[in-house]
Amino acid sequence: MKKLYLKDVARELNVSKTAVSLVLNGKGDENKISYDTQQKIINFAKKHNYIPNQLARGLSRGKSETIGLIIPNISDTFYSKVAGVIERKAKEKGYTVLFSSSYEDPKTEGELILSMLNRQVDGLIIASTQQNKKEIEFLKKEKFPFVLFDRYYPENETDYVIVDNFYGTKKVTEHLLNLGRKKVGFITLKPGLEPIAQRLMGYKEALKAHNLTSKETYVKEIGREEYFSEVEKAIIDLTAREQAVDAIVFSTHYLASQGLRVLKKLNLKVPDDVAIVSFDELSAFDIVEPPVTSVVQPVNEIGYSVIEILLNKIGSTVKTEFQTRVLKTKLEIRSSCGSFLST
Amino acid sequence: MKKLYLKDVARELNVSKTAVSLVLNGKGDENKISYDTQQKIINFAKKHNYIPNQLARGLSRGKSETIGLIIPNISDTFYSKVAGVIERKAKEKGYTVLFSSSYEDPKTEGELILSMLNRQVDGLIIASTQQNKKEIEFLKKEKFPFVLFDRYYPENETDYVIVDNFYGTKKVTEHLLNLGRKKVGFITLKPGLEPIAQRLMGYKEALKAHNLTSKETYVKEIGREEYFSEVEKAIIDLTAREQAVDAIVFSTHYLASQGLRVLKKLNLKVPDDVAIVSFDELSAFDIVEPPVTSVVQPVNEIGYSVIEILLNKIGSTVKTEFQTRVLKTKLEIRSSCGSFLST
DNA sequence: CTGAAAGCGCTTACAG
DNA sequence: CTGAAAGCGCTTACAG
Repeated sequence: MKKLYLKDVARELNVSKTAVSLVLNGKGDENKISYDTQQKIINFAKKHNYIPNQLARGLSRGKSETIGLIIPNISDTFYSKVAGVIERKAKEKGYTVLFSSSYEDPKTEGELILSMLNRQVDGLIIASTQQNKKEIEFLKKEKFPFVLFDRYYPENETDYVIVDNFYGTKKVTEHLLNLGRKKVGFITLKPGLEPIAQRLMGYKEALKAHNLTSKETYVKEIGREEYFSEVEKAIIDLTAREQAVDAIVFSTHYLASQGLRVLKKLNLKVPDDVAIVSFDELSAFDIVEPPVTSVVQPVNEIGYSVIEILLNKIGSTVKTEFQTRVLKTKLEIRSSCGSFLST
Repeated sequence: MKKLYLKDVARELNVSKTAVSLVLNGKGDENKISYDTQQKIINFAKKHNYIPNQLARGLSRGKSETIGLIIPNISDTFYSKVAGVIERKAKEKGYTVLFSSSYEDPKTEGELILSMLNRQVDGLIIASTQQNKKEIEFLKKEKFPFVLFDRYYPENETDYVIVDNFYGTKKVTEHLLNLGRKKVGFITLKPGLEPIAQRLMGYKEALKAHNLTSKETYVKEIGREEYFSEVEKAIIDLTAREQAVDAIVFSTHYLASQGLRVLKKLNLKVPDDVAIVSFDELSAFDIVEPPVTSVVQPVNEIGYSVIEILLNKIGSTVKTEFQTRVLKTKLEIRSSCGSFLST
C-alpha cells in the first residue's frame, strides 16, 4: 500500500482533483456534485486511508488549524490541568495544539513565540513570563490572535483570563485572622509576576482591615529555583524568632507542600503551632496531614474562557474590544487552620 | 511593519531568493557565499523579524520537525511529567511537539493517529489504549517512525519503552509480606492494559513465593470512569468481611489516593488496621497521612529513552532492529506499611 | 460536473 | 554567487 495523494484518488476514480478536493472538504453539495460521485469519492478515500497533507492544505488556505500553547511548565499540575481543558475544547472545534514550556525563561519564551508563528499557528495562548513586552507588542501590531492567561501584562491592553488573586488571598488571610491568628507570615516568590504581586497585596489588605500592620519581616520572598531549601530557611526564620508567627500563607501550591514537609521535619504541629493555607492546590491536599485549606482556581473555567475568546478572535476579521475576564476563586476550608484560637 | 516573505528580503537586499534561503538554513558556507553577504542577510532577517513559513518549508522538504505525542490524559501527573521531559528533549533537537489526549478511547486515539499523520509529524509517540492494532500495523507497514511507551502491543513487534511492572509489584507485595501481613488485597483496574496485567501477575507471584494462594476475592477490578465510588465499594468489601485483609496494594496512584480518602472516611487506621502501597505515586505521597510506600517510575529515563529511540528512527533510513527497553522501578519505602507485625 | 491553471512560500538542483 | 525553474500537495476561482 503506497502513500496516496489527491491526484491518485482522482485518477483511480476517473474524476478531477477538483472534485475530490471539493467533496472531501464538504463542499460537494454547494458545487452540485452528484450524490453518487460524492459517495464514490468518500468511500474510496476511507477505504484506502487517504490522508490529505495538512501542510499543503494549510499553506494553500493560509491557516493551519493549530493553536500554540506556551506555558511555564507542562509538568506543573495547574498548567497541565488547564492544558487538558484547552486541548479538549480545541479539538471539539477542529484544532490541534502545539505546546511548549518556557521554564520561566523570557528568552526561551520569545523564541517559542516566533517558532509558533513560523509554524503558522492560527492563534496563541500564553501564560507568560511577563518579560517579553516586545513580542507581545509585535503580536498586537500584527493583529495576531492571542490570549494570555494566569500572567498578563498590566500595562499592555490584551485579551486575558486571570483569577482574582487579590481577593482570593485577602479572603483566605482573613479566614486565618477570624480564627484568632495574630501573627501571619507570607511565603511567596520573588516579585516579577502579576498574580504573585496581587496575592501579596491581598494578604496585606487583609491585615490592614484587621488593623494589623504587616511587618516586613513576616514576608518571605524566595527564588523559584532553590525553593526547596529556601522554604526551609524561611520557615525556620518565621518560627524561631522570639515573636514567632502563628500562621503562614503560601502563595502557591508547591511552596505549601514543601512548607508542610519542612514543618513536619521541624516537628511543628499544624495547626496547633502554626496554621497554614495555600493559594492554589494539589489534588492530594485533602489527604495530606493535616488537609490544607486552599484557594482553589477554577481550572475548567479558565480553559473554557481562553479557548472561547481565542476562537472568537480567530473567527472574526473585525477588530473587537479586548476581552478580559477575572474569574472567581473558591475558598476550600480544611483543617490546617484549626478552629477558633483564644489566647 | 508588513509581513515579510523570502522574496521581500531578497529584493530589499538585492540578492537572490536562493542566497537568502541558503544562508538562513546555514548552508551559506558550503555554497561559498561571502561572509559579508551572509552577515547582511542574517542581520536583515533578525532586524526585520523575518519568520520563514514552516508549512511551506515542511512541504518542500518533506518533513515538519514536529513530533506527535498521544497520551491517555495530559492532566494526569504521570503523563504530564513524561510529556515535559519529552518536550524538553525534543526541543533540544529542534522538534516541536503536537500533543493530544485520547482519554482512553480507542476511536479517538485512531483518529488522533491519522490526524497527526496528515499534519506530517516526523514521528509519533504513543501511550496507547492498546485497542488500535490496525493503526499500529498500518504505521509499521508504512515504516513510519513511532515508539510506544507505558502501554504497548505485546503481540506486535514495535519499539517501546516500559517499566518493569511485574517485578515492581512483586517487590512491593513482598515488602508487605515480609512485614508480616498475611491477607493482602489488590485493587486495580479492569483488565485490558498490559501494565495492569503485569502488575496483577507480580502481585500473584509474590503471594505464591510466600506459599499463599491469592484468593480471587482479594482482587478487586474496577472501572476507570467510576473509580471514585468503586474504590469505596471495593474497600468496604475487602475490610468488612469476617476475613478482612490486613494490607492493600493499589495498582496506580489515583486508586491509592482515593483509597486513602476512603480509609479515612471509614475510620480505618493505616497502617495499623490495614497497610497500603501504591504503584506509581503522587508528588505529595510523602506528606499525606501516612506517607505512602510506592513503586516509583523513572519518569526522566522514560522520556529520554523514548526520544532517543524515536530520533534514531527518524534519522536513519536503514531499517534497524526494534528497540525495546524495560526500565527499573524504585521502591520508595514510607510509613504506610508500618513495621514488622507479629500476630 | 471537468480540467487546466495559478497560487500558497518555501527548497533545491542546475546552468551560467 | 545569480536567476529562472521545478516541485512539495493541496485549494480555489474560472471557463467551459
